Amino acid sequence: MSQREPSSIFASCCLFFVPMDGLSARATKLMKPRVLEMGGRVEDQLTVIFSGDLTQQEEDDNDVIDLEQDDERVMNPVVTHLIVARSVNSDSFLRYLGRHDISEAMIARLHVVTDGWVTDSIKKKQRLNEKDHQFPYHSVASSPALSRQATPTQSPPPPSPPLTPPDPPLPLALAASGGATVPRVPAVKMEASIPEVKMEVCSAHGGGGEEEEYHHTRPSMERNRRLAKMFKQLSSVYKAIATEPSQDFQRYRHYSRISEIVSTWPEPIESVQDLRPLRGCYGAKTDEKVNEFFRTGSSQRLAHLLSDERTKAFMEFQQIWHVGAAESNKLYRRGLRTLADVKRHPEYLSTDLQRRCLKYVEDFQKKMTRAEVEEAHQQVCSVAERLYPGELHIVLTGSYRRGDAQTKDIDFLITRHDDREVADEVNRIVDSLSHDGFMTDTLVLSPGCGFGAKSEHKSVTFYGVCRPRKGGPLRRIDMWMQHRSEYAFALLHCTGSAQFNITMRTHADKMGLQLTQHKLAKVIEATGSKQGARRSGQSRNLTHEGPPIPCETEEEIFTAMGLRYRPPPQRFHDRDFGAECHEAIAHRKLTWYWPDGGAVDSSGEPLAKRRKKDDIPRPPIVDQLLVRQQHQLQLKRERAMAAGNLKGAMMALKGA
DNA sequence: AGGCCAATACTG
DNA sequence: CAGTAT
DNA sequence: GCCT
Repeated sequence: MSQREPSSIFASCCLFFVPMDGLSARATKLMKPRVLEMGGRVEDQLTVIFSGDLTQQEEDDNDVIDLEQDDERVMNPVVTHLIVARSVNSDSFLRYLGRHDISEAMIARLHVVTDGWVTDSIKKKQRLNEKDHQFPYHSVASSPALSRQATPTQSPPPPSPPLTPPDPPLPLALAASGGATVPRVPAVKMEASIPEVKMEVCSAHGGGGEEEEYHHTRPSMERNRRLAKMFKQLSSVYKAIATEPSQDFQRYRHYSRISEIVSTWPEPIESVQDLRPLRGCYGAKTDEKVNEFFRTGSSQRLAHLLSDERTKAFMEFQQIWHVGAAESNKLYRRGLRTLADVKRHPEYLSTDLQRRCLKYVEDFQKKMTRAEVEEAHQQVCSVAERLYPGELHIVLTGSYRRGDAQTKDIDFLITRHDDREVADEVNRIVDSLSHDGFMTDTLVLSPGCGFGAKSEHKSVTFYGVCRPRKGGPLRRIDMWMQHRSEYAFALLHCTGSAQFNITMRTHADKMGLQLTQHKLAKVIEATGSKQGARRSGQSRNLTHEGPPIPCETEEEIFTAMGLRYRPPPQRFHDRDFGAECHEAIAHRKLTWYWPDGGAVDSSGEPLAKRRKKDDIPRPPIVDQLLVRQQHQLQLKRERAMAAGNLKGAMMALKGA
């Protein structure tokens, strides 16, 4: 501990001065310079805010701003010492922690010492033992452990009914069933009535027994979640700052994938050993990060990025819809740094669309419940029914269909029940909804609407803004309309997740196929490299052999690609998916699956049917069908319990 | 050291 | 065409 | 970022 060299007595120490009783002023003036010259570091942020995007960094009055959002303060991971003024009493210190959403568990790994430790160390020119200068703050549960069992989430969750409404049937099937044309969504109000208990971090010290839920302690699903979150943050940051196909872009893709894998890992990750078999997306750097996470709960790299001025600015700018990395760069070079700066100087934005979206920033940040999505669906359906009685098939897609408890936008897929071409249905529906006050803005609307028919596919894209609930926030709403023959491909496409789509299409590529939101076809030759294509923003020029492979259902698409079907809640890039793709390719190489000659025989009979005959037995995978929902319900139960909210727990149990 | 990069649609 | 979006 |  004792160091001779005065310039290094605070080496590897990073101090945070708790701003109470005037300590911060004293510290800045007197101690900070000395600490710095003695090899230490001083940090002025104890927590880092991150919520997928930065909300305003310092915001005391966060009344409306995303109360129950995913938004989270994580400990600034570089801090090693909390310095508290001697005069502070332990109660007010605890209240200080409370105000900043910090549980005692979160600072358990830190030295919490009085300012005397700093001044004396400086005076004596050696780093004194922290033990002798501890700031006594412990409240009730300072003897941790005992309060709860070591295995918190092991109770086998009872089987639960799907959160998702049943998969949308084929349009024609519906039409055949007679009068009831526009499908009514079953009134699944269940999850709407479960109060969204806030942040487990808070409930940890609100409730009774204490879970010292830190990262190096013991594995749990909660720890998985936090690890996934770390990777998600890394991916968001790299995405925000990657202005071109580059290293950063690859990092973004990597972290995006690994985060999805971790977030859907079906059991607590015990150690890095669990992840290491993940060949292809788990290398030395990731290993290092996971280790660091187990040690410290975060990543210095991430903390550094999050506190970097340029990164912070980019993340803020990109809360504006249609502002990406390039535009952020422009704004930054003109000296703007915050969202407020942009609002003061909207003229610095390059398009009116972006300026128009300034007013949506706050609302678009907010998530909504499934109930609200369902209400929006009802409204759209009733208008559609009035305009086109019995003609349209309208389903909810996106993360709603994947079963997420909360979503950030509302996605629809619309098809006709018959084979007629897509016309101006969407326009008329949007007009009518606007008239009703439901639809409030159009951000993007494809021009063709079938008439212009400039693309070979007859489809319509609409991105807009709506207000499903009177007085509620404005929401992003997307509607796609496609021809019935493309229904399955469109449904697959707009159900996502994005990472899942990418993996599917990459797999298709490896199988000599091309998968899009319109079709699946066998590729004969490709001109131009993918890299070249990407750089110039074009897609490759692919030549297809024969007609596209006809698929009427999503199942058939999976089958045609040699994959097992995955219902929407499983549409993420998880650890098994890569392996399964691999397996499919291996089978193709054995030639049983992909007999040369192509995907479709001359009669045009779908491959899917043909293959049924010579089906080869394949090893079953563990059925993870409902893992995701169960995980979510489990979390809810835990939070409800922790908050002592018996009713909420009952509801969650009932739902399960 | 250098390749990898989903596929597509709209804006300005 | 570059940029952003899905 | 990972892989060859």
